[in-house]
Amino acid sequence: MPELPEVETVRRGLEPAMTGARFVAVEARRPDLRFAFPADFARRLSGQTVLSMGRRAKYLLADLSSGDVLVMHLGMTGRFLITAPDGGMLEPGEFANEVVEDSKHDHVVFRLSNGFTITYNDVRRFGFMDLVPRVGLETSRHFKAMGIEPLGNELSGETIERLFEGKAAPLKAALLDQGLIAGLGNIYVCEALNRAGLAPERPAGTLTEKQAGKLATVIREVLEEAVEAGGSTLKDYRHTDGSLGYFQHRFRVYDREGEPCTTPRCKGTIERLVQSGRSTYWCRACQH
DNA sequence: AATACCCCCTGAGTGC
DNA sequence: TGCACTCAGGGGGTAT
Repeated sequence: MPELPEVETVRRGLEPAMTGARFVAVEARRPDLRFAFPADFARRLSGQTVLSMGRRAKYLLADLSSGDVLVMHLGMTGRFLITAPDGGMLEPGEFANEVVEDSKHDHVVFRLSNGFTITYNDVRRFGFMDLVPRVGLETSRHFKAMGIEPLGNELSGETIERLFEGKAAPLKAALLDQGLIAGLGNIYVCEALNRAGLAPERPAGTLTEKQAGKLATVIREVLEEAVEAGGSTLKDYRHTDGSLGYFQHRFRVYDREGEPCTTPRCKGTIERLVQSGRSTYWCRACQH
C-alpha cells in the first residue's frame, strides 16, 4: 500500500541488497502485471549490474550497467521480499509485522550475484516494471508529464501558488494530480490538508500566499515524518512485534471517520466524503 | 485544457 | 457455512 514515504522506505531497504549486485537470473512468472513486461525483460536484465537505487515520486529506479533503468511501480499492493544468502527473509517496508508467505502472488524473482533473492509480490497487480534508457528517462512516457518532487527543493509556497493559479478543481484533486506535485497519495493529501487547516473541497486557485506557504510546509513535514517512521521499521522488519515503525504512526484524519479531531483546541469530528471516487477524511471545524 | 468517471485486480470486512 | 455487497494506499484512459 505504498505512498511516497513507503516507496522511499522500500528503496532504502532494497539498496544494500541490490546496489553493486548483478542479475544472475530473472524470472517473470506471468506475461504482465498491470502492463506487459517489456520485450526481452529477463534477457535485458540478466548480467547487468545495479549501479544505484533511486526514486522519483512513487517510482523505484534501478540504474543498470547496460544504460537502461529498471522502472518499478508498486501500484496498490506491490511489495518486495528479500531473501538473504543465509535464507532469512526480509521485507523492506513498514507493512511487515511478519513476513507472510504468499507465493501465489509472487510474480517476479531476481536472483543476484551476491546471493540475495528479491521477490516481487503483488496481489492486485496494479504495479508494473519497465526498462527505459537512462538517456531521455525524464522525457520517457512515465516521467514526461510528471510534476515536481514533493521532498525536493522545488516545493514551496510560491510554487504551489503558481501551480494552482486559476484552478477551480478542489484542493484534494489538485494535490492528487501527479502532473502538478508527483508522489502525493490519498492518505498524505488528507493529512496535509488537515495540518494546513484547509478544506478539501476548496478551489485550489483560492489559496492565499500564506496558506500556500503553510501547505508546502506541512506536505514536507508529513512526508518526512512518515519516511522516518518507515525507516524505524527497517531496523527490525523481521519478526517485529508491531510496536515499531509505521503502524505506531497514527494518522490524524485518514480512516478516522467519527473520531474527534486532534487539532489543538478543535472540538470537531472527522468526516468522510467522496471526491473523484476516493475517500477524503477531514474536519469541517478547523479546515476552511 | 480541465475535470469527472470508470476501469484494471484480488481480498478483507460486513450484513443477512 | 455461504452470498452479496462495499471498500482499498494508484493511475491510465476516455467522455464530457
